[in-house]
Amino acid sequence: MHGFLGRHEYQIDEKGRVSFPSPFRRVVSGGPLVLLQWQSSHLDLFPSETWAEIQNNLLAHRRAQRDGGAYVRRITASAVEVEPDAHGRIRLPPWVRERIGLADTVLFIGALDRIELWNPASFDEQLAEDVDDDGFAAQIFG
Amino acid sequence: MHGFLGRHEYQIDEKGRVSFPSPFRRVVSGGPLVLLQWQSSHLDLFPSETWAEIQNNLLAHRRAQRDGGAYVRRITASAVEVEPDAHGRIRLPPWVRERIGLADTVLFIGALDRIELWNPASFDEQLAEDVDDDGFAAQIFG
DNA sequence: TGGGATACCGTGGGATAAAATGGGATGAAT
DNA sequence: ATTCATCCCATTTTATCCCACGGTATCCCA
Repeated sequence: MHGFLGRHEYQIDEKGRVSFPSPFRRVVSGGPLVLLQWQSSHLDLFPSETWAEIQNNLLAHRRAQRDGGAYVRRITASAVEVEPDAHGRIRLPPWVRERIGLADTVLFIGALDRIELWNPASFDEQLAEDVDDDGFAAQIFG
Repeated sequence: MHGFLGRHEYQIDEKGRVSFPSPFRRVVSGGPLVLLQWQSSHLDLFPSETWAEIQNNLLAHRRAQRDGGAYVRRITASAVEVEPDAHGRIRLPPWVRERIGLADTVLFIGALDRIELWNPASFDEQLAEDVDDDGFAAQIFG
């Protein structure tokens, strides 16, 4: 399987429903996803396989750090499990829309092993910023 | 297998479809390809085997760099999976044509482990520029 | 070596299926 | 009783599939 790729913008309806991008639907095919926020700019949506790994990292962190529990509960408290319905739509809870300032559209960004949810305007601002990638590009793409 | 070689120019029809060069078709034989832009001059089309390696490089980069995610999402957001249909055609999304200023033709350039997509005019301009390869040529060709 | 037949390739267009979005009805929880 | 979520059905747009045609190169046979 190739990872999640591409940029997909969809409408949020009055009930808080939004189409889950059909290319992504084919990849996850049936399993529940975990939606949470760990970066202020956007939210992350993890498929089961990725989430299993991250959950292990969280558990390891709580064991290793003196007060690792504080960070873990900060993350998990705001996490929610979502699953596409029969028409391939998911429901975004109200707090999600508030956190990243969503109005009536949301932008899905495929990021290989996860899916990011952005406010379209915020994403474009972020794209406009220069990133110093020249050293890495050659290393990554050969 | 010999890598992708040669120069192939094709028409883009009203539906955004373009024939995938038949010599390349025989090489990839059935698998999906990943189309993305990481250089401003052109796009790259990677077969599964090459993409698997690049995807690993991207994941490693995200883990290693403090904000590696920014570069990764910049790349993956502009990526799309394509697959030749029964007649060996692929569909180029509108943003692809806008990015490199494609009108009604596109130029496929075989580049060993990947395929490059160019605006024919841009490619010829790029060929006209002098490149200082004298040191490497002898080293490469013996 | 020349000529004809055949398969493949590039291109176009219509039909069919899927996706995106909207709205109502049912049932559970507060 | 009222709110909220889930289920079900409907409609428009978009993408995918399928068939069709002309040109070109290849193959085969004389």
